[in-house]
Amino acid sequence: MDLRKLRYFITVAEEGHIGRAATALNISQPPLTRQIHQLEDELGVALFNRTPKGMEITEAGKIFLQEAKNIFALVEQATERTQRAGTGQLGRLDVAIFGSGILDTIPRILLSFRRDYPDVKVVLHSMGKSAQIEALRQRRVTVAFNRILAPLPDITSELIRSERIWVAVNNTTELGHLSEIDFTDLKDHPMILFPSQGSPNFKDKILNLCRQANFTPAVSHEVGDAVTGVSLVAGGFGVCVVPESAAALKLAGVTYKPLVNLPKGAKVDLSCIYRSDDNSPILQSFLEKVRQFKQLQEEQ
Amino acid sequence: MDLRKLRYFITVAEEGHIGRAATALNISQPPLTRQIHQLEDELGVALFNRTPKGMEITEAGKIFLQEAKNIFALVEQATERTQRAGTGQLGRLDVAIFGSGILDTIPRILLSFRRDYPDVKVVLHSMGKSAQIEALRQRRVTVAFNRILAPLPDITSELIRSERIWVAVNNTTELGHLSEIDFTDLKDHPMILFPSQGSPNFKDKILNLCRQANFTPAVSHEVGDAVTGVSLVAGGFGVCVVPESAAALKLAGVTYKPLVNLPKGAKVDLSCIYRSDDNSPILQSFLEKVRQFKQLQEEQ
DNA sequence: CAATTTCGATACCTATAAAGTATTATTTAA
DNA sequence: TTAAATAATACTTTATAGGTATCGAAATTG
Repeated sequence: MDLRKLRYFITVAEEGHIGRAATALNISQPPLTRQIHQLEDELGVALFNRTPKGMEITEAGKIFLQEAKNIFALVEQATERTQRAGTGQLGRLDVAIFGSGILDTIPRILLSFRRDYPDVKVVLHSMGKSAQIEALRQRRVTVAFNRILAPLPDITSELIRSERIWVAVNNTTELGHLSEIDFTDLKDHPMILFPSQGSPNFKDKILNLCRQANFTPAVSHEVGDAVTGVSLVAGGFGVCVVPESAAALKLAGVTYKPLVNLPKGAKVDLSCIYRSDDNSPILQSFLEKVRQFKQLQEEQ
Repeated sequence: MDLRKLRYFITVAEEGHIGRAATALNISQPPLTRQIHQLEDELGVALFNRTPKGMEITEAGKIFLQEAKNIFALVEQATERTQRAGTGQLGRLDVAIFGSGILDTIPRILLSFRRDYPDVKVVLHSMGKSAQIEALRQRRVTVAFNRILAPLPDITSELIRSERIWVAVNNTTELGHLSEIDFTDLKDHPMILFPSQGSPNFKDKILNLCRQANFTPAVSHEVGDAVTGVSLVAGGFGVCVVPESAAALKLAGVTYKPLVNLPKGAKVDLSCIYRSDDNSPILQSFLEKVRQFKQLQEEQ
């Protein structure tokens, strides 16, 4: 079987005439006769009845004509889809997520990506930082989002946004009435830190800032993620230092306040990471969207 | 594009290695390298990344792999379906029907055909005798059923069954109590004849039999078909001479009686007709079933 | 760190098969 | 009976797939 034979067959079937079909195909008549015979031999079925008027298609030929057209449609589709996949418009993107980024930034990036690349299937995987690295290396995911990163040779990291640090406080405490809070005042309040796992992490960053501000926080709890931390604030277990974007998480009894008197340059980064040697078109398309998003953030 | 290239591509993708793929395909490595390059050029997309370990498929390659496998599945299906169509197991059979045959014989033949050839789509068309001939010639139908036929050069007729002639009578008349009826006795009863159209037809046949039996029937109505004729019998409008198989049509107040004293050899044939030059496999399969049915009838 | 191995790519030649030219056999229409 | 039109066949040319030998680059190994 051969696509050439199929194409020839379709033309002969539609012309009902070897000679006219040969003209339409820009070849001479004898090779066309031969190709059709070969096709019939291969299938073991007569596709045409030869008459002095031309080629009259048989019942089996009618069936094969349908099928042949289907095959060509599929070949066309294969070409087209592959080309779209080659420019990152079609395929699948596995994204690893973790931390408070999912509260605000990541959904906005994903939304903008899906609007421009609707045929890319985006699959989200929640996992910790070290699991992200492993998943990237094993190619189970293509891109991951995280906050505090140690540099690695085979993984490239790209900064998405650098956020100010806020604090979540319970409305019923004295802090609930202030419009902004002095960082050093936090030393008098039980503090909830997160995440407990992975290093270096956001918890370590906060502890470092406290050290720089010359106080030791009264750590009441260490929890796995921002959502749990803020929930504890709602329950009155203390204050919780969070990235600004975590303020998107609304809980009854909790308000978020800006911090002042932080050691200068105290910001928390959200980055996306990917394999340095990965130049797959979907990743490139995605990174382009990420950079667009970053640009937009900086303009504000 | 070429099915050979697709086959080669699938093997390389699955082996992840040009050399091993070449071995698996029973060709040497260089032509395989070339074919893959040609495929990539044709698509304008890189399907593999070349590494010192072998061929690593790209995202676009993954899409193309799926599509290529689909194409092969379809090619296989095309072959298989065409071969089945070549032996009359797949396709479409357009059947023209008319007359009382549809009451008993034709449904039984169609049922037996559909049991053995479930993938042949049988389409029924009701039409008169001359329309059947035209439809056969124009190839709108492949086979037709009818009763009384003038021989035609391009149409072959095959006898299916030769039936005795019965008469439908109303139970409330004096004839309703007899177990059999003398043909000549019918001269005293209003007679309903059918069909009114087409010649020669069943009506002409009955009139001829009357002439042979030396009487002229009192024709009360001429109707289009057996169903209408027997309905009139139920309404008390007279008697109606019918082929034996019409007795399958049960109507309240009507019973069917055998006729005696008919001119000898007075039978009515049901035949199927088809184009003499049609040797399509589905028709052959169908005729085979028809002959099987005839055999069965004769054995009884 | 050099030697060796293991990849895919390239250059060049051979063999296969597709396409072209000329002609034939057959059937229908004039 | 001839003429025209059809698909089929015989033979030649051309295109292309396949084979052998070799190369260049990268990774592994002693």
